[in-house]
Amino acid sequence: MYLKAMAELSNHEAVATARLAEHLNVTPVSANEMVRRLSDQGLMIHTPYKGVTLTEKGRTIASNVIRRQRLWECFLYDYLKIEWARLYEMACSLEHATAPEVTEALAVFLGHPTVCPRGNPIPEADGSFTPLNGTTLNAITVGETVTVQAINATATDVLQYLYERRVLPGCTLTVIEAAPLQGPLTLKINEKEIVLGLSLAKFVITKPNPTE
Amino acid sequence: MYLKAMAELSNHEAVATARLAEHLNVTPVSANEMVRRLSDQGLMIHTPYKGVTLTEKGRTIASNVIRRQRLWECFLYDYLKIEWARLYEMACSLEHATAPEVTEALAVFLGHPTVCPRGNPIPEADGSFTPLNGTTLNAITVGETVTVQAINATATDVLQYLYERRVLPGCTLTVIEAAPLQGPLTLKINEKEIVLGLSLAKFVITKPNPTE
DNA sequence: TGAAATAATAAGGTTTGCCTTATAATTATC
DNA sequence: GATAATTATAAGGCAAACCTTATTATTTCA
Repeated sequence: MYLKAMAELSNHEAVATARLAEHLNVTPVSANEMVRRLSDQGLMIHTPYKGVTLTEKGRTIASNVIRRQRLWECFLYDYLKIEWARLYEMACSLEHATAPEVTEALAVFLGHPTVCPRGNPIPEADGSFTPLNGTTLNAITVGETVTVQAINATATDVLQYLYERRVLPGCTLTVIEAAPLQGPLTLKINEKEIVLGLSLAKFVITKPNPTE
Repeated sequence: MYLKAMAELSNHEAVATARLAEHLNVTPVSANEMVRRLSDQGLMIHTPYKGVTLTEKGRTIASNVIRRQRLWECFLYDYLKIEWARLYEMACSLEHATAPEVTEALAVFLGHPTVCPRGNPIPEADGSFTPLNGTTLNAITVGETVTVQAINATATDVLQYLYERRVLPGCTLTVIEAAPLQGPLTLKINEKEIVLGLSLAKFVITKPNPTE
């Protein structure tokens, strides 16, 4: 229950409860109740009409949740060959059920990976965490060529959609065109052109192309 | 919720609801409610004052639950080096959270093991299942030497107790003495003598010693 | 600034899986 | 066969995490 909220918040700071509700697929009212409970437990701070922030304590727990989740993603992908788009959802269930001893043993077994198959960093056991500093694809100027660093989505259908178009961590792409009025982007990936809506492009974290 | 009940039932047939309650650490009243719900779903049949039996459907689900559980036990033991006594409890949580694809991928990864680290057989993907046919240690006559085939316990403290005394699958032991009035057994294991209460001895499944 | 949009809160409801207490039915045992 | 022990069932409660429907604050922006 906690963690999902955290996972979302961990992005940056001050998250609107409406965003939380959206992410968790619950009504705004439920999200508010939830936030109150978690605030009461000292895990987050809710400033009405402003948003929600994690406390130190909350942040630590959230980091651990994300660590567990992403370690499982690595295992499921590298060893069990689970399909990429479903890693998140499956790792998410396992995460709930993972004791600390298992988390650390898993980290050792996997050789302490630093990123998950979606390209997102894995927090350390002590909770420390270097967030991605890349630019989301929707903010790239037309003509630029970039490398995809991570996919920040969690919904299986979104992941599936991006997977089918081979918009994956490590790939290189060029923004060919950005349609006006917040219209979709046209990209070139692997010599093929694809069209991607802006709302999906927001999930794609890029970094400057090393060869450029 | 279902599965725990199943896991218990799967032993043989017709389980008293009181045994279920005990095993699940709930009150008999709660166990009864549970049994009603599961009967309504067609997973078990409750004959009042007689006990509970699984239906075909129930048995299939139960087999799958046990399969998942024991595959995880193998993984946790062989790859993550989790301590033996805690395998059951940890695998139990993971079990709840395991999708069918993960179960089968795990079986492949592990090389389709046939027994778990506690020596219990792992059901096949189709639900088929060869139960252990050994004799419980409490029924062994004094003087006999047998090999431990499996430990049928699930409680961590029981497993820990047996582990500390090295009563583990594969070990060979001799029953030195059985105290009268259902008193404890004296056993010889690895040249050392230990004393084991009858209620614990019931968890130890043995087979005739091959060298005898 | 005032209306519309967004956010918060209040009130009351549902489901699930447990609980306690009490009573009724059945089975076991002397 | 009567009493004791076990099982079952009935009735009512609790907590968690949702929900809907209102109502009230606050912001935002034309």
